[in-house]
Amino acid sequence: MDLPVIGEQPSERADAALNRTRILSAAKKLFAERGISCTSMDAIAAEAGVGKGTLFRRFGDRATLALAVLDDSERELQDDLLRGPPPLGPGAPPCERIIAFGEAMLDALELNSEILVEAERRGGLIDSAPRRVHRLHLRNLLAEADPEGDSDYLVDVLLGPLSPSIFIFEREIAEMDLGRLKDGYADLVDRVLR
Amino acid sequence: MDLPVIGEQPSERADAALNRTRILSAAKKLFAERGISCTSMDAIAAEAGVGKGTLFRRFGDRATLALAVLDDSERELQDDLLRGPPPLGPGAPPCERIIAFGEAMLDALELNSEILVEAERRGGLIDSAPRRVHRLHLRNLLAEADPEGDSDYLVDVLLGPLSPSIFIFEREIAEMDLGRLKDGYADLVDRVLR
DNA sequence: AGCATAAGCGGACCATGGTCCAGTTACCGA
DNA sequence: TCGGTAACTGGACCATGGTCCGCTTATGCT
Repeated sequence: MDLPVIGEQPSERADAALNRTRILSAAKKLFAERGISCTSMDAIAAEAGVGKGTLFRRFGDRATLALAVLDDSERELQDDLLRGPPPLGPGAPPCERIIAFGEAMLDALELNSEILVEAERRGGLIDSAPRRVHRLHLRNLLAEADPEGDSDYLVDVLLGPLSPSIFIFEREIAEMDLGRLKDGYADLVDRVLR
Repeated sequence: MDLPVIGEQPSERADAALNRTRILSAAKKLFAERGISCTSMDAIAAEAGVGKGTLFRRFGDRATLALAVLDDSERELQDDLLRGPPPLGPGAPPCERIIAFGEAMLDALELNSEILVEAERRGGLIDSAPRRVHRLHLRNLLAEADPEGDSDYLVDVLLGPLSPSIFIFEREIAEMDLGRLKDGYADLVDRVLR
């Protein structure tokens, strides 16, 4: 099975690599300082000491850059899913792994919701590399837990409450706390797979 | 209970009313002709024979305008929910009404997904007036069907697969047909409320 | 009818995401 | 070491969503 991973090109020119790291740390810094929605692409390019064309050549657009900033934690999550201790990693029954996955995602959202919303805005997130990994992971667990059901459809159902815009709504407008979202998710998985 | 409705102000100057309808029909026409993503706000203002300032004064932003274009069909849906024949309207058991609601929403998405995605993009859709009505409607049915559950959370779960971006993904990228989405939704409701 | 006033109007203006391409430079093979 | 080349760079440029504010006009009151 060939998991898509985010890594870099096989060969990258030294100056290009330097610029990439400069851009990424500039973006991280500015996002942290003033929030992502108050940070223009111009400002990131300036902070990185790089031209705007370079920035867009490397990252394509704002959403992709936002996602790239989260690359580290995404890598870590993916690693835990494949090789970490149960119930997140292999070894636990599928239901429990699904719930653990949901909780891990909710924790990640709690930390990075602003950036993730930005990534979602252009519509690119839903079919991005990390999301495809999540989808595949969940799909396999679902098929294992309930071979009869329409796993491909249920995947989308179970990913819904883990999408940034819904999370933000629940958290900030509906004012539900994180514990309630985790309980709700576990209950949902239980209802769907019982 | 006070349902938010989309209607107009109590008093509206005649010239303003004229401009509003001009803008709405210009938008409808251009959306239909060339698709919403190829229609700039400038173009709509020009087609309506109105200044850009007027357009934005009346509708605030692109997402709101998109939503206003769908006002008619939204009104119709709301009316069916409150006063139409069962199972969409009152009279059927809550489970069936929820499924009927889901199917009606999926039909609406099939017709207007492009416009709805646009409305969603700015993040405004999730807390818009129509969405609040849908949420309230579903919440009441859910509470009736399952007084024990966390209705407020489950509402978001059941609205997820009815959100434009997920619908588009399932329909165009995952290539599921409309019937499959309806079956999946009915099955989901059954699993959650069984 | 005439006036006062608040509402409405429109286009100049701004910020920003994204594109383009002429010039530059790192890399590789000889 | 050196030349060819493909990749990289950066900032001028464009399109477009959205704001602002001085001017216009409908409306209601007398």
